Order: sequence, then C-alpha cells, then structure tokens
Amino acid sequence: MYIAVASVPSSRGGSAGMALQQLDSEGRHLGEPDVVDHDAFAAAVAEAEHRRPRWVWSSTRLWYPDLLSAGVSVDRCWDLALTGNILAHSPSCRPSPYIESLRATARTDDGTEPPRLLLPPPAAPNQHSLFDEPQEPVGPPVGDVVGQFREQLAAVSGAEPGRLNLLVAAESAGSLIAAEMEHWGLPWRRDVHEDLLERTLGPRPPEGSRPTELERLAQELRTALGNPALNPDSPQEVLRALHRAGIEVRTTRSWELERQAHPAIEPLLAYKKLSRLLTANGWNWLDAWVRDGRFRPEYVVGGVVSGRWASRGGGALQIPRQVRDAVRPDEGHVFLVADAAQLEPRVLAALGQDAALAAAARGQDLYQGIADQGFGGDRAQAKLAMLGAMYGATSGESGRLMPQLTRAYPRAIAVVESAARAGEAGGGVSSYLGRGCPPASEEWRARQRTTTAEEQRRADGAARARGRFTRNFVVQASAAEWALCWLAEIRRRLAASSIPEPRSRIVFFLHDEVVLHVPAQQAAEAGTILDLAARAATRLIYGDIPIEFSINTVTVSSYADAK
DNA sequence: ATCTGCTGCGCG
DNA sequence: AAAGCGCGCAGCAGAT
Repeated sequence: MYIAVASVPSSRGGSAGMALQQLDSEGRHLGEPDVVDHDAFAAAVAEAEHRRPRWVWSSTRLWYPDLLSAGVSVDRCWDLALTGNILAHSPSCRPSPYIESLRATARTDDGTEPPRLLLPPPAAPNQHSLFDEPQEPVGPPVGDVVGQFREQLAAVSGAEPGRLNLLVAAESAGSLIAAEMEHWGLPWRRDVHEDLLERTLGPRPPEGSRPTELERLAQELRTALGNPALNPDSPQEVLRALHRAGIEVRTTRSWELERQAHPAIEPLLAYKKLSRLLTANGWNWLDAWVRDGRFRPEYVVGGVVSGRWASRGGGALQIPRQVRDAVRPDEGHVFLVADAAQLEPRVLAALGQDAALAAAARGQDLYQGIADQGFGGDRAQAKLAMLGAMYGATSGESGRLMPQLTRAYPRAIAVVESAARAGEAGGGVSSYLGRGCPPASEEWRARQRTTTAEEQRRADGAARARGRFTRNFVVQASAAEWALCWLAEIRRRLAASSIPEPRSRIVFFLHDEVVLHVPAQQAAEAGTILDLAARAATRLIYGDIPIEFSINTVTVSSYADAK
C-alpha cells in the first residue's frame, strides 16, 4: 500500500495543509484523501506508519527532515525526484511521453544540468537567516504527485523484474538514510580536533594571519630559496622561485616535488601539508560545520552520475585521515566501521560472470588471489593491472599489464572493453540494475563530425575520454548500487532488531564503507547485521551467484583507528 | 567587488 | 612511480 503526500495549495499561494492519499499497488485511489493541518501532519504520518505503507512524495529532502525533527521516522518511500532522475537515463524502463519529457530535461555528459524536476532550490546549509519564516514544504499538488507516481510505476514495471524496481527502492531507501544521517549528525569532538590543530599548527591565530608553525615553515622556505618575499600560497611564485633555485619541476604538485633533492623541498612539502589542514579542516571549518558535538554536512543522494552520493558543505566525503581522530562515539558507544573489500573488481566478476575472477575472490583478498593465479604472487602488480582495466589506463606499467589480465579473465575484461567501445562510439551504457549513463552531449557529437586533421585528433581524444568514462561507469555504478542495497539492508535490520533507546545508527557512508554508532553491548549483533546485509544485497541484485562480497569490520572508539 | 577557471589535494 | 575513473573545496589569478 502506498500513501501519497502533498501540500494543499492555499488561495494565497502558500500551503493550506497536507493531503494524505491512500493508493493501491497500481497507484489507484483508495477513498478520498485525508487533509490535515500543518501541525497535525507529523502525527498523521506516525499514525499511518503503523500500517507500513510506502510513502510517495516529491522528494525526501523536502518532506522528511521536518518529520524527523518531530520525532517521526518512516520505513519506506518512493522519492519521485530521484526516481525521475534514474528513469530519465535508464535504457531499461518502458518508454512513454512522460519518460520522454524527463529525458528532454535530463543532463548530458558535459555536466550541464537543468533544474531538477520537482525540487525546490537547495537551501544553503547552516545559513538559515533569522528573518526567514519557517518554511512549510510546498511541492506539487497531490494530483501531480499521484499522476507522476503512476507514470513512474508503469515505466518501472516494463523492466526486467527485480532490477529497476530494486534500484528505485534502494535509491529511495538511500534518501531516507541520508536524511537520517543529516538529522543525527556524525559525532565530532571539537576538543580533540582543536588539540590536534594546536599541536600541529600552533595556537589559533587572528583571522588573516598564519599560525606560528606555518609561518616558521614559510620563513625556512624563503631562506632555502633565497627569496625573502616569497608567498608560499602562490603556486606561480613558488614555481618561479624553484626554477631560479635550479629545481626543474613542471608543477608544484607534491608527488613531483618529492623526487627532488634540495633543502627547500622538505619545508615546502611540510608547508603544503599543514596549509591544507588549516584551509580545509582548520578552526574555520570547525566553526562552520561542527555544532553541539556533531558534524552535519548535506548528503546528495544520486549526486554523482554513477549513483554514488555526493555531498555539499564541509567536504563530508573527504574527511582526511589526519583529523579522523576527532570522530569519537558518544559515551557507552562504539563505532563499527565496515568496508566492502575490493568492491569494484568483485562487481566486475559478477557483471562478467567470470568464474576465474570469482575464484580469485574466494579468499579474503581478491588482489592476492589474482596475483597468485597469474602475476607470480605480486599483489601490487595485480592490483595495478585491475585498476588500470577499470579506469582505462593506456600507458605505464598498468597499461603494460593489461594483456596478461585479459588472458586470465577474458569475460570480466570483455565487460569493460565493450563498455569503452560503446562510449567511444557515442553510445550509452548502464549498471546491472539499469542506471544509465548520461548520453554524449551535443557538443561531443558535433566534435566527432569534424574533418581537419587537427580537429580529428581532438575528436579522437574526446572519444577515448568518453570511452574511459563509460568503461568505468559500468563498474562504479554497479558497485554503487550494491553499496546502496547493502546500506538499505543494514537500516532495515537495525530497525527490526532495535532494542529500546539508545539505538544503533548509521552515521556515515562513503561509497563502499559504512560507520555505525552502536551501544557497546550491541556491537556483536551489529557486526552480524553488517555481514548478513551484505549477503542479502548480493542475493537481491545477482541472485544465487558464486561470488563473495566480503566485509571488513572493525570496532573502534575513534574513527582514526579504522584501517 | 564579483565572477570564472585553474591548480592542488583530500576521499573512494 | 605518478598515468587511467568519480567527486568537493579553498585559494590564486585573471577577467569583468
């Protein structure tokens, strides 16, 4: 059973209340909608939730945060905006005028994206003005919500059973989890973080001046280069100064500097390292993003074309290892940090139904398995070759190892090779469950139709670039959907097992890694859930296949202690 | 003063 | 040793 929710427009243009419309499994009305006041909405949802409906709404981002603030959570939903986004690119859904209209406004691979269907402009996080009225969600009216829902149901039902509908369910579950993670926040110890900053940078300086340690390194660098006026924050200046000192580098990238032998290199590298800490995760970052012991970024479900999550604000998906020690559980709790070991190559084995690669994955360490089967036991080589195959490496050691890999795993390699060929020819590819990649942009197509030699060279370059994109897309997108199903299964099992407060919660998700915040005495149970959820995800997606997706889980009292 | 693009580096 | 995929963000540099 479904319940569609929408705001009831008022004559003044705002919202006069909320409508709850029950629907049957085909999206047909079951009776008249309940219309409730804003104040009564959360209670009405909580009441209806006892019947375990699947909530249908324009977007979880619009509706769910207020419910969570009112202490109401829901089990399942259908997020029309996210689903529309998937359907706009999916080759496996049943075509219709509605789908055509979605496609017409969908993004292409040049990165342009029209305003998202149904979504209000995103509010800047942490910038709620004191003058803002509290905003009621004002999405499309209930008729539109039900209408779009029926269109989406029809489009999904045309696909191979158990694929696109699973993807849609997982994406919507992901939207609930993202909202819950934002609501709950990631536990973050300001005092620990500040200690770390002071130990490495010195005391917090006044705005606009360098911390003492950074200033000391800057002076050391100026001395070593004989350039007392050098601004170490300017790559151009630094590059010129290095050249004058006889250090021949093309850029000031750290890996290039590391190969040079000169007294200026060490302070420069140290300066860059500390400067990065200061600007990306220094005191200003703490002020902006950590409040009441929680880091609250915004997660953007489906924000990456491959279906991975993106984030907005605070660099949530790039928390440096350097500061992870500030991530500490509440009193009486621990973190369970779990990651899917070598997720992408395992997914590739599944995509290609490659028994040899599956056999290599049988142990714990897939790369070691590959190494033992065909790379003379050299794990580093095996890993390099595999990554090269998935990313489209053409040169270097990685490129050289490719033929060896192709001989060992022809079926798996054929998957990425044919994806690359399709992309180079301007075609599209899709994940196992049916998430399609964006089509080639009009600009890209125009470039392919060129004639002059110089233009042809650039067209070929663009074609190869798109080939690398589609090559990687099939793996990355299929891995992302596995991770999403895993996450959804974890949430479901945590909810089902839940002993009274305090509950175990999902507090962080990073592509192939999940962090649970767990009351210490429930750690063992939560660990079991992580494993069972992984098995369930594999089975949901691929059915009964002889490929293992192994989970590495550690129980820690600081995020820094994971890995 | 505000924008856009580039560089560099963090994460997977 | 330093290419091949996907992101976000800060600060500089140059343009408006």
